[in-house]
Amino acid sequence: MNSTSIDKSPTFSPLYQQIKTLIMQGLQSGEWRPGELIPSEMDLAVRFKVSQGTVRKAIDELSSENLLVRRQGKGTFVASHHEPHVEFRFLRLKPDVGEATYPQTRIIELKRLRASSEIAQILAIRPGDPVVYFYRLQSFDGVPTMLDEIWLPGAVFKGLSAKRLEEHTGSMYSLFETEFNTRMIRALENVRAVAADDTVSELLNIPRNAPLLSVERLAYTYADQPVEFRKGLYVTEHFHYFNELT
Amino acid sequence: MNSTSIDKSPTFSPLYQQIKTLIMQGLQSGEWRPGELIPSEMDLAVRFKVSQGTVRKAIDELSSENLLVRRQGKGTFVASHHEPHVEFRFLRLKPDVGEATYPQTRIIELKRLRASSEIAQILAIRPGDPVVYFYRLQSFDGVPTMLDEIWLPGAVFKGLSAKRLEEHTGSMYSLFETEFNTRMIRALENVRAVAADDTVSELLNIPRNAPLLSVERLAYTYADQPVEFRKGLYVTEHFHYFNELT
DNA sequence: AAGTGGTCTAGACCACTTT
DNA sequence: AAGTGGTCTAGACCACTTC
Repeated sequence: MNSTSIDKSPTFSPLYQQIKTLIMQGLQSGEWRPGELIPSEMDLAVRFKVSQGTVRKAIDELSSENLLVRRQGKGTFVASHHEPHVEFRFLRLKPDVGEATYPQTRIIELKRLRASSEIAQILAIRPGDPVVYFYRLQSFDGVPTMLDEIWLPGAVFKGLSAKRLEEHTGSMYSLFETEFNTRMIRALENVRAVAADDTVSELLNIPRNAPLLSVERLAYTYADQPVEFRKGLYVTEHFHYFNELT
Repeated sequence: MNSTSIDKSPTFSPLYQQIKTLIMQGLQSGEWRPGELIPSEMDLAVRFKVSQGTVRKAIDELSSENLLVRRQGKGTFVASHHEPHVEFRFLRLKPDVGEATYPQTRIIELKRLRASSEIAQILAIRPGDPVVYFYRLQSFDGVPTMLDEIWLPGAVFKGLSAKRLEEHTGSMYSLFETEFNTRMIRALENVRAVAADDTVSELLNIPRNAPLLSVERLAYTYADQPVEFRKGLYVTEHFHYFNELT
C-alpha cells in the first residue's frame, strides 16, 4: 500500500472511498491478516495524507461491513471467524430449545475432481480446473441433522483432508482462515423444501419422502470471489433456520 | 420534541445517541410520518443546541437502520414501505426464473377474536385483548403458492376488512402504513420444512405430504412493539426463499 | 504517561435540488 | 440564489488499554 494512490483532484471519488479501497486491497493481499492489528487512524492519515476524520469514515464503513473490528484503546483489527461473536453468524440452524452448539462432523466422501461447466461457472473458475468436493454428515448430540455437498476451488484449498475437516472444532470458515489464508465474508442462500430420497433418508435416519430444508449457499471472499458452493439438506424436526429482516 | 431533553453532563450517553432517541420518539409519536420530510440537519442542530456534525451522526445511524432516508439537495425523509426500493425487502420468496412480482391475494377467512394466552404473549398484549385473524391464499400468475395465517393486535388494526386486503396492490405493510399509521421496521423469521396436510394440499393444489416451506414471522414496529404474527406455508417448486448472510 | 479509538465542535467547500 | 445533504479539515477533549 502506498500513499501515492490517493487522488485529490475533484474528478475522482471521495477520499474516504479511495481509502476504503486501499484498505480493502491490504486485506485482500494478506498484508493484514484476520485477527491482526491494522495501523492506527493517525498512522493511516499520515500515510495517506488526509485528516484523521477521513480515515475514520473509511474505517467506520468497513467495520459496519464486518471487515474490520474497532476496539477502543487497543486499535482496529481485521475481522476473523475465530471471534466467538462471529462463530454463529453463518450457522443459521438453531435448536428449537436451548443454545446453539457446534455439530459433530463425519466426512462420507472427499475427492478431487475437475470442474464441470456448471460448477466452474458458479465458482468463477474455468471448466476442468481442480475442485475439492466433499460430502458431509453433521449430527447434534448424535442425531444426524445436516447433510452437505460442498465444492471448493482446488487452487485455494490444496491439501485439505477429511481428517482435518473432521477434527476441526468450530466453524469451517475459521479453518479456511487459518490453513488456507482465505476469509469468507459474505454468502447468498436459496432455501426451499424438498422430499428425502432413498440415499438421504438412510443417512439421516428419517422416512423416505420426509420433508427436508434444502439450502444452497454460495460464499464469497474479498472482491466478490466465490470460495465455496454448498448444497445442504437439513432435518428441521427440532431445529429451525432463523433470519432477521431489516 | 423539545431541546430541553438534551443532557450535556458527562454522566449521560453520547449526545448523538440522545438525539437518535429523540428523533425516534418523533417517528414513534407520528410527529413525522412515513414519506414525510423531517427538519434539516441545521434546524435540528439549532433545536437541540448541538453542532450539525452531531446531528449528522445520529441521522447517519438512523438511515443505516432503515428508519430514515437521506436525499442530497432535498432533505431527510421518514422511510416508507411505499418506496419501490423497500417493496421487496420483506417478500423473500423469489421466482427461480424471472423478476419478482406481487401475488394476487384471496382472503379465505377473516375474523376478530380474543387473544389466547399464546398469541397474547407473542404479540405482547393481554390474553382476551382483541385480535384480527385472517387466513390468506396468494397466487402467482394464478398458481396458488403462499398460504398464510396472520394475527394482528386488534387495537391497532380497527376496521381492517377482507375487501381492503384483497384490493390492495403492493406490500401489505404499505397498507398498514397508510391506513393504520403503523410502520413495520423489522421482523424475525423461523424457517423449516413440513409436509402438506389434507386441508393445505387441497388449497394449494398439491399432493398430500408434499414438502412445504414453513415460515413463521414476528414483525415489529418502533420500540420493539410486535405488530404482526404470521405462519406461512409456501410451495417452493418454482420459487425459493433467498437470503444474504454478512 | 502515552497511545488508541470515541465524541464533539466550527468552519469550509462541494453536489444536488428547488425557487 | 438559497437551501439541502456530502465531504473534508483541524483541533479539542474523553474513555479505555497498556506500559
